[in-house]
Order: sequence, then structure tokens, then C-alpha cells
Amino acid sequence: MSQIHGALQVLHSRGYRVTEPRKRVLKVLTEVQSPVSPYDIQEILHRKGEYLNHVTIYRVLELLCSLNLAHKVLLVGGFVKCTLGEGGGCHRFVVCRQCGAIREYADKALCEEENAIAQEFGFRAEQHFSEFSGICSECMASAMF
Amino acid sequence: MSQIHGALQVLHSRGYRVTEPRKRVLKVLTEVQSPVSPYDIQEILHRKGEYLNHVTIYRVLELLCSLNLAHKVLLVGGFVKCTLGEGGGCHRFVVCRQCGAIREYADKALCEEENAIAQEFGFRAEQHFSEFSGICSECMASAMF
DNA sequence: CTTTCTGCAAAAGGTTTGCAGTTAG
DNA sequence: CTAACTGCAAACCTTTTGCAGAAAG
Repeated sequence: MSQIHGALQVLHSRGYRVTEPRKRVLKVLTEVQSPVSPYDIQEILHRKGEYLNHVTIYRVLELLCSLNLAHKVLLVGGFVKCTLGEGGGCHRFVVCRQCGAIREYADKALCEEENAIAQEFGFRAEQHFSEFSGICSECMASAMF
Repeated sequence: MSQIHGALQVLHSRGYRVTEPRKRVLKVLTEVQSPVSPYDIQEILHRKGEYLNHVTIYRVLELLCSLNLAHKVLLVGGFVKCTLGEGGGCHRFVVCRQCGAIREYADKALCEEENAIAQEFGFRAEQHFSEFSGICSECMASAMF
């Protein structure tokens, strides 16, 4: 519960209500660690004997993403809880293609390099999406049978 | 037609057949310049009086992507024809959020920096997805009314 | 000719919408 | 209390599958 406390405060401070569905979705996101789809979340809750309508889950995720409390990982089409604070550049991901393990990071230097490249093309970059897929150390180890 | 000639050669040299549907999809991709969905492609062909089943378009796009002749742009969920050759790092995109204009580029230095970051997390990065959304010079100009 | 490819029909999945009833504050 | 939120039903859009017929080489 303490893990989601910060997020609940953000909800409250922005004038959104702290409801049971929102708490449940946040709880699942903090527990799973890897990207999950709305239906994954419903399934996980189901196994705990809890229930949420899928539409509600969609709407909660949309809200969380709009507040930067969660992110959609485009590469795998799932959602993760944001593990970073504000500032220091765009949030980026490394995803293990085998087990789905994910790490979030930010790197201001990368953002600046990318902005420079965009400028060469006459673009003003606003938002960077950067994900790379690879293989994590655990899966690497278990692959060398 | 000359624009798609190279792509057709790749198809042929890899043992795939050069068919009418494949030529049509490639032609649309070279003409539109911005990311299009399978149904967008069907619609564009329809306006020319041509027809392709949507399933065929899905399959053609899947093939083209597997051969790196096209890419799926995750940010907008559409497909573009690849405008780069092989080598020099992963293919990356800048997309205008207003008009959909897109530029593809590759930057080996960025790839290496990202690989180093992945390594810190114990990951071996294999594929980089990097897209940034921004605003292109034309839209920027027309925005300053 | 034969293998690959396309079209069709249908199903399966994912996402969105409007509205009535519920609940947080 | 009342504005914000959730659940439900239904629609909608996207993607996939299996199979029979067409076409490339």
C-alpha cells in the first residue's frame, strides 16, 4: 500500500478522486513489474477474487498515463507503473524479449542529442519515445544450457 | 515505379514472388510519405479504383517489415516505407504530431550509448525503437498566425 | 506444373461510447 | 448533496485463421 501512496497523493492533489478501482489498478501495476494489458490486469484481479469492468481499467490507465503515473510500453503494448520522478529527461525503457522484465530510465544527454538531430530535419522535438528490446542477465544465463 | 524497383528486387532475390498486391502496397507507401494503417492503404487504393482485401494488405506489410523494406511506427500505429539502407545502426523516426510528416534516420553513436545503458542494467540490447514526436517546420510556421 | 500467394468468410481480440446507477468528498 | 466515477450493454475497429481458388515463376 505504501508503494502506491505517492500516486494516490498525486491523484488527490490534481483533483481526482481516490477510488477503489484506481487503487486496485495501481496495486497490480506495482506488483507485476512487467507490462500488462488491461485484460491482464482484469485477470490478475480475478485470481485475487476481485473484479473490475474492463472499461473501468481502460479509463483508469488512461488517467494514470495522462498524469505520468504509468506509461504505455509501445513495443509490447502493455502498461507499467512509472518508477521515476519528474525531470531529467524523457522516460525510456529496456524490455527483455524473453521474460518481459523491464527497466525504466531517463537520460538528459540522449534527449539533447535527439533534439539536435530533430532540429537538423527542421523539427522541434517535444516527446521522445525510446524503447529497446534485448535480453536480461537472468534469461541470458538460463539460455546457456 | 522506379521508386519501388529496389524493393521488388529484394523480394525477388529472397525468393518471394513479385505480385500485384505487393507492388500496389509498396507504391502507396512511397506515395504517401506518412504512416498509414492497413485500412488507410485499402482506402487509398479504393480511391484509385483498385482493390485489395485487407487480409492481403496485412500479410504484405508483415512481409515487407520482416525484410526491413517497411517499418511499423509504434507512436502512431502506421506503416512507412523504409527510406534507409542497411548498416549504420537502428532506424529511428521523427514524427510531426500535427501533419504526420515523418523522417527516418540512423545514428550509430546513439545505438552505442543505449547499448551501454542497457549493459548497466544487465541487459544485452538487440533492437532499438526510438521515435520522437514533435512539430515540423511547416506546421510551426503555419501555427504562428 | 507446382508452390506460393490472394480473397473470402468468419472468428477472435481489443477499444470506445452512451447512459443509468453508485460513490467520494 | 452533487459532481465525478463505475458498470453494463453494445457498437466498433483491428487483427488473425483456415481454406479454396488464382497466379507467379
